[in-house]
Amino acid sequence: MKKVPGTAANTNRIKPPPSQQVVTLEMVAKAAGVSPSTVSRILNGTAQVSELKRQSVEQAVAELGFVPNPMARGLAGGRTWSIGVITQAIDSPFYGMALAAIEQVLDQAGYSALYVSGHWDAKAEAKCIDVLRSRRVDGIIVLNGRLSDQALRACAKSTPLVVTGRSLSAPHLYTLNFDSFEGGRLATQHLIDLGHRRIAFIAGLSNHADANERLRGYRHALDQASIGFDPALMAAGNFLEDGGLKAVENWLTNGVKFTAIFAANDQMAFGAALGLHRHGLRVPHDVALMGFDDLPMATYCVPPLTSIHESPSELGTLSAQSLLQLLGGQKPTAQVPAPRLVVRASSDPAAV
Amino acid sequence: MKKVPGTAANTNRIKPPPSQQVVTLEMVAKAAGVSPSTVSRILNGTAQVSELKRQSVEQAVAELGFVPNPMARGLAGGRTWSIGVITQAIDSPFYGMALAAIEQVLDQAGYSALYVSGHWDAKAEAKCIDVLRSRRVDGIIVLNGRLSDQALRACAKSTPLVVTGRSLSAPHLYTLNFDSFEGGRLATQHLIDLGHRRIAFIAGLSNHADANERLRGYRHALDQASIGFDPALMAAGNFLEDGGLKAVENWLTNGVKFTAIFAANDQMAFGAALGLHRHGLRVPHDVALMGFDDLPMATYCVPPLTSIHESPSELGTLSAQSLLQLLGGQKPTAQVPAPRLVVRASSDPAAV
DNA sequence: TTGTATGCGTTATCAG
DNA sequence: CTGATAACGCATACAA
Repeated sequence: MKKVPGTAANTNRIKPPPSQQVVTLEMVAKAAGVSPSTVSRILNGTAQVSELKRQSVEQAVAELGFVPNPMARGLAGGRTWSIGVITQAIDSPFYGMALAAIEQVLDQAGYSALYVSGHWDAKAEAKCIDVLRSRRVDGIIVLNGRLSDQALRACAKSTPLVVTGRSLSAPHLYTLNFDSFEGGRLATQHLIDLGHRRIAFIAGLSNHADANERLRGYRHALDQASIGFDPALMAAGNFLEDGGLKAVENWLTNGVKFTAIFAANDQMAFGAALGLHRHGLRVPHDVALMGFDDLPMATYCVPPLTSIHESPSELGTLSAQSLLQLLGGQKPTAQVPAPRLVVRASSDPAAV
Repeated sequence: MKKVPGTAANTNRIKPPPSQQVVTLEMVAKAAGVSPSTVSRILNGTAQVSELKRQSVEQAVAELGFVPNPMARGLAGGRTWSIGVITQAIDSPFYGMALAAIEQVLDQAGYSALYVSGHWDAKAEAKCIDVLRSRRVDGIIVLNGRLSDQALRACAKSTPLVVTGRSLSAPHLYTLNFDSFEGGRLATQHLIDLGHRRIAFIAGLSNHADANERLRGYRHALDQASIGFDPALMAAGNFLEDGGLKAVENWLTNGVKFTAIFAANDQMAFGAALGLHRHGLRVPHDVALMGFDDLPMATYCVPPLTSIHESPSELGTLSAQSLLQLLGGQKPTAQVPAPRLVVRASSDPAAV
């Protein structure tokens, strides 16, 4: 049996739950002695209304405890007042913070957020977009997705879009790009400044734009310091703890030598730390370690992790605000703050 | 100016974005040569329909790419196909996993989830419920909330409710309670079995039911082992890393002696580990450490953390399924699995 | 400035 | 089994 999106044919239910609808706009209108349209206008600020009527309406609204029905609003107004948010993993600490911030901004503007997870998979992500559009969301925020630029442009034609983690421009589309290249460069430079020459790199997902930028930053810094790039010092990662662990395990069992590790995100750095620990190597005395993202946990792990600060909550706030502007017909101008190095004990015993 | 929930009077927008509505049910009906009602019936499985018509309708749906409009469905059917989920912090690793699981179950049943955060505050949580009800959600899942039993019962009268982290029964209400008492007991017993007698305890938020149960389990285990409860060995915590850190700092600067620490959740245990580290104490050689929750990070921190396994994703799955049953007029019967001790290096150097 | 009438896309209640 | 028809609650041209 085929399944139409948004339909649940074989959900077994006995009878619909009792409607909780109580007060309608019409009832408010009657109570306030005005027409429904006037109430609507007042509630939406659609037109000028005499102060007298406004007051009686507001009073009626308060007394009756009127709450507009979003379904009806959506049907009539052609707007659902909901925003789709595509994240790769809602349970990732990094995205969780961004989502919290997004929720906050949207809620304040009267929108609610619909979160869906792409699981780092372009195909799944495309399906997410379908789901969101079937829900008729008014706009979509894509947090570091993997869809092609082309797919995003196409999507923006029918739904305003804010995308993080890349730069491109198109109508109804705004991108918010963190400078991962500079972040990668900063991180590597920091290790070089500390005197390291054999700096291993645990990369992120290879078809992820941010991951490649971080790698580019790493290589650029090496170049600038006239340190040759050694492919043996680079490992493929997956942005998760186990990826970092495996990379280190591999290097150590193969006798690869290094004095520092730069992981393309904190989660992999945590895994790397465990790998080093298992082999009796101490951070930072035997190997300096640094991550990328500056998750809250970076402050609390042992030893605390040096990282590149990237504020997911700020990213979330900015993307939500930008989408709101897009929805309002304005042109967003927000920019993501520049990367910032946060030195902690994992790279420098003298640091906090 | 007063603000009606669900209304955004002063959002400055220029003009509504172009509606993306394309294919309506009516168009499908025409294309298939049947009435709209028949199409609706087929899509919802509301009644028996001749196989012939079914096929032509399904074909028309596929060809036209019809997707039902949830707003219209909601208005007409009195159901929004959305479920509210109240969590304390969407950016918490523990809840993130639960949310991911909930999303998965609900999505499969054609529902979408609306997440809102209560921030560990009963008042904020009450507001969350208001927001969700203003959105006319068909049901609500409350993950370890702080509202009173009474408030929950009242809420359940108008909206089916699934609540985790407590036990009570009422119509349209189902609770899913993890046995925190047994978890606390298991944890403490484990440390006692290891030979510890001076076991410090970092408590959770004091007005949080789970936290108190964990404490009760701790005290019970001590009692059973005839170890007196020493108030000096107990610290108030906040379920966050810094709470654990502060507790340890306090004890150590005050010269309190202990050989093991049991933190009421993993996040506080992480903070505690850092505190011990700062004072040159090694885990587990100088102090054994255990947490509660078994977050993914417990596997990867240094040293890996012994914990009580509680599966947030399973909790999420079960609560979503239970709510679906409630919505279907059935009586949920799901039970949360029993607590399980996971021994790692933080309490036992011989462990993985 | 304000009220009236119509329509948004479905589901549900009727007859047939 | 199937097709009209009436809601659902609100926003918006249009008229006043």
